Amino acid sequence: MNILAELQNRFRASLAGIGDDPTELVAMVRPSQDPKFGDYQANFAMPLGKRLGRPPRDVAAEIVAKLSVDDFCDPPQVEGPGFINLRLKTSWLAAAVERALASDRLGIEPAAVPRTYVVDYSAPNVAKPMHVGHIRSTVIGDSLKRTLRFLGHRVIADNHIGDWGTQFGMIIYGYKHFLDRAAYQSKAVEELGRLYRLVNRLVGYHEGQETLPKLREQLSAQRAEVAKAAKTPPLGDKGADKNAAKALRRAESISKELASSLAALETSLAEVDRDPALSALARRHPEIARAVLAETAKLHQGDPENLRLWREFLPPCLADIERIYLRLGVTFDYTLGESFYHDRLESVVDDLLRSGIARVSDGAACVFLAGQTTPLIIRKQDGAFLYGTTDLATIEYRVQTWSPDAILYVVDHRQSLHFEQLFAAARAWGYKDLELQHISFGTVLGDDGRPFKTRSGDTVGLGGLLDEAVRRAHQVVSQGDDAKPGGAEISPERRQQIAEVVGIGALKYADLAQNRTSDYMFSYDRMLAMNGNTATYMQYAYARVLSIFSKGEVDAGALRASGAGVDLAHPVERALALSLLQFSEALDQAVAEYRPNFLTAYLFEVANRYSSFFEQCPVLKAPSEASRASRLLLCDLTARTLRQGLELLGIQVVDKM
RNA sequence: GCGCCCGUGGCGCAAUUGGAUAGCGCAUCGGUCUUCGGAACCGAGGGUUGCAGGUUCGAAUCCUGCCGGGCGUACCA
Repeated sequence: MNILAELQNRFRASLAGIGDDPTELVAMVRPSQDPKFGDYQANFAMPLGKRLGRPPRDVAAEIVAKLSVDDFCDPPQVEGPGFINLRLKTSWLAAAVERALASDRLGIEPAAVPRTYVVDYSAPNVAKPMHVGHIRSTVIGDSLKRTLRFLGHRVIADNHIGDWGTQFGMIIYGYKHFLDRAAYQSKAVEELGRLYRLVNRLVGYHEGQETLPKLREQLSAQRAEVAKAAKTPPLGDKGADKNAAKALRRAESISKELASSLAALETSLAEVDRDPALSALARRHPEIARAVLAETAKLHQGDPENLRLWREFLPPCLADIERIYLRLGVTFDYTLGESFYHDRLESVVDDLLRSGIARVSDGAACVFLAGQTTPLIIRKQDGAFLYGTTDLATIEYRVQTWSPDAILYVVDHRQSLHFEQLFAAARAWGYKDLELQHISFGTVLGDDGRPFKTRSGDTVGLGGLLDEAVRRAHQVVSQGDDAKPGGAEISPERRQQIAEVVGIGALKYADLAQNRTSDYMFSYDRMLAMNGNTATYMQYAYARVLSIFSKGEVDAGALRASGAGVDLAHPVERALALSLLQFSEALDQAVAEYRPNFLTAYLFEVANRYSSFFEQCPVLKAPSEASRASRLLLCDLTARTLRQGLELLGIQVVDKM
């Protein structure tokens, strides 16, 4: 059951006739922050008293008098300005633990009104290897999928891969001009990746050549402005001088920015110039940017040769990505990429134009939206469609196919403007009852606070990232095992398996534990720390619980069936029990805001309270047979809660580590 | 220029969306080992929540203005 929800129901009844909107008031019932205020508290008496023009404590007393909770709470206390503090009866808590133990869902009821969700996450570009930027979308989306599904909702996990864009034009162009056939035959994906990078680089080189003089011009103009501003003597007027100083600072910072991007461009151009082979290629392919677009356009128009190549490239690329998912334990129900929607795009544009939602401006079909300075463009001047077009077609398809109540897009925050526009356009198009959510998240940063890159400045491949996490986890596991008092007890093969679980778990947990909206500073050392809020600590706590059962030769199932009861005599037993019973609340919270870090915070609390309990309450050597059984039952529920919670994060446990 | 997001002990992050004395982990210092896994537990120090106003019983949270940072900004995705 959900204790908080039950309390809110009781308060709702006692508020009848007093407030005008009990829902709003009832939302002010919540777990207490400090145990001395009880287990839960209601905070609505103060605003309500204000509204009614009565002393809040009187209002609180009146509501308490009408409140019926004596079946599971001690008498409520009114304290301070009008807080209503509630403390659960310990005997009731014990009985609730027994009920949770008997349930294969740990006492968590499925949602009363199941909804249908489409969760759109991961979405890599098929033509490029997955990199560090894909972690967050993949891991957060997968966790949301698991959690919503556990709560009884219908969830469609759809990987909207990029399999139809300019990247394929690049690969096709590369294939036609630069292919190393032997390499392609032995390692197709690697060779395609090389071709992509090569073509991308050549395109960038020529574009850079074009922008270089412009950039230089801009920089010198900006520097002149700075010099002029710096020379202007103060006027003596305080306000004017302040503004002048501000303008100077701004000009300087723009100038600095221009200088650094110019330097970066010059470096990358010089790299090509210094490499004779590369610069020869660049000279031989001056029109490469246009040619790449032409290859893409031919593909989209159904050119047999390009279509054949696309069909040839796709399977090995997908297989490569699939290997990563397999390792991460991430699955999808559908993988409907951009190409899937290709033949629907034209009718989307026609429909929007016909209904007047879109109009042609500067030759492009645009949806102009209230309060937006830029339109959502759905067809370019040259007739090509954009990802906004595909996204609209995708919404249409998803609604037709699954009639979802909500679509969640787990995509980084830089695309927030795009989604704002997309959602507004979709609503204008008629999708008004559909919940459209951009589940945005911040950038993965390195130790230096800059976007996470390798030392040489390349993006970090996801495969290599996983290898490194597992390698480090292996060290941690081996050291721990070697240091055991009775000597090492885990075989080399098993160590490797455990390292995989610990390494991948650490990687996922570190990401999920953070509020997704902020940037995330990546650190192997932090995420594999043995204590603190990490997967490793949680997995360790789990393994410790299990070791009690094996040491005591206790079978958890038999114990549950034995009819033994739970008794919460010690304060830490009670605290642990309360936490265990709040699993349902943590899940509701995580889902309400699509934020897995509420779940990690909850699991960390459980693990901490278990550790305190473990320290202070001997289990196998408990003072009595009844106490031993009761404590074992608490251990059992702790282990199952940790395992279930971690599973909803997509993290596995091991029984020894 | 405009728009969105952010600023919390030395570092990395929380804070149930306006609730009681702002929490946690690293790091620092000090305790607890003949006891179920010490990869643990208990405790201490460390804060004017970027700055200045305002709103009210109450503000890290809401409003205004500054300061500092990130991202985005018509035909890439």
